[in-house]
Amino acid sequence: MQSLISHIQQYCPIGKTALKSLAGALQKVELPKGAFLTTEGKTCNHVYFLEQGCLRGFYNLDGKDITYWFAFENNFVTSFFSFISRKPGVENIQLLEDCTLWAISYDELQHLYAKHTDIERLGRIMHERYYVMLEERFVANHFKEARERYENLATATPHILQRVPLGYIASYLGITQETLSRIRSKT
Amino acid sequence: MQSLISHIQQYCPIGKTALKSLAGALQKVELPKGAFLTTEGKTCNHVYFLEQGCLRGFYNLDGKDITYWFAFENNFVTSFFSFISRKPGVENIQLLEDCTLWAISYDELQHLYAKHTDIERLGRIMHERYYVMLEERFVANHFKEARERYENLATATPHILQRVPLGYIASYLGITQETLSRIRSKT
DNA sequence: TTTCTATTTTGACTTATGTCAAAATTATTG
DNA sequence: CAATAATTTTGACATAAGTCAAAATAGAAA
Repeated sequence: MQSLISHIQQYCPIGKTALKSLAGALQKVELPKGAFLTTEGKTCNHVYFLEQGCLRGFYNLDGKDITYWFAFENNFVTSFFSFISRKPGVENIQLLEDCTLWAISYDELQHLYAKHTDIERLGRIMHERYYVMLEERFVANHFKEARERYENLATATPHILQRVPLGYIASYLGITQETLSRIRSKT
Repeated sequence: MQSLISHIQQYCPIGKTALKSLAGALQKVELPKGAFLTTEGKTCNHVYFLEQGCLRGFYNLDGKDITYWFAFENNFVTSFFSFISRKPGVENIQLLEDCTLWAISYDELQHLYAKHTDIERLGRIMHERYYVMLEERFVANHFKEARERYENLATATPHILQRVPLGYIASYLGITQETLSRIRSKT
């Protein structure tokens, strides 16, 4: 849990009382590679802090899996649309490695928001941060060619290439596996 | 200002005191078509509520303007990356019509966050909302063909087609103006 | 209206990327 | 280590979308 605490303190100072409540609400979850945190059609009731391992979010388009994000250590993950809107989502979240996570339920989180201003603030700041990350990624991909998107990825987050099968990376980049393979061979 | 108040009450109830502070911090801004709210290289110090009119966010890529969002009535707009991170941004925000906006500065907003829990909550909820909207758009564009992206746009937000020049819409969709024109002629 | 400007469409051609199928390579596990 | 499964690469070909240039149309201003 220490990794979670230092992660959040990095963005927003949290008082001792709030921290204690937060710690009390968290549940340690350990799952094997291949397991799912949520699947299409379900309402996602938890947000997770990923302490160890990596995972992907994907959805189904015309029978194909489209991976649209990866998460690695020290990040919060959930099916945001579903978690926030309280409606069934279209996303699947699947572990790409054995993972250690800390889970907090929607109700507990709302309770913490109501009780601790520090945590409400943390929630806001985390959402700002995630919004900006998504926007940066959006801009990084918009109107660029596949080769350039791949090179950006390889430079910015080379660890993805080590830990994730190429097929998932291709769909993340919005291209087919064959095209990605060809891009890589001509480097 | 009534439109702003009813907009936010829709998502989160705000107490009278907080509402009064908020109203006091807002400044009415009226600008003509073509004006800019922020430009590349500047740190954006305000968030705006768009009461009337429409505008676009764009950035420069290899000398070309890339429009990546539009905003219409009853939405908050700013250069989020710059506003949140307090660093110079790459975005330009330009009015596509004469607009009426309500502005609040970064410092005033932080002050309101610190003073009113309601407003901190509003901030969090708005950021959740904007995150989900961005994510939905991301998913809507990912891995689909240009014609399909255009048809989604025409169905979901037909008013864009009435109010925005085609060239901007093309770059928003990630295609050239010529391709968009051909898609439209074959409908 | 007429003129001038901005926007949109069309044409000819090039290029990037997709599709389908098969081969090669790399991991996994009995 | 051998056998099986998963992943990655390669080939041949089809197609969506880009580029550059010019024409057509619509809008704004005189």
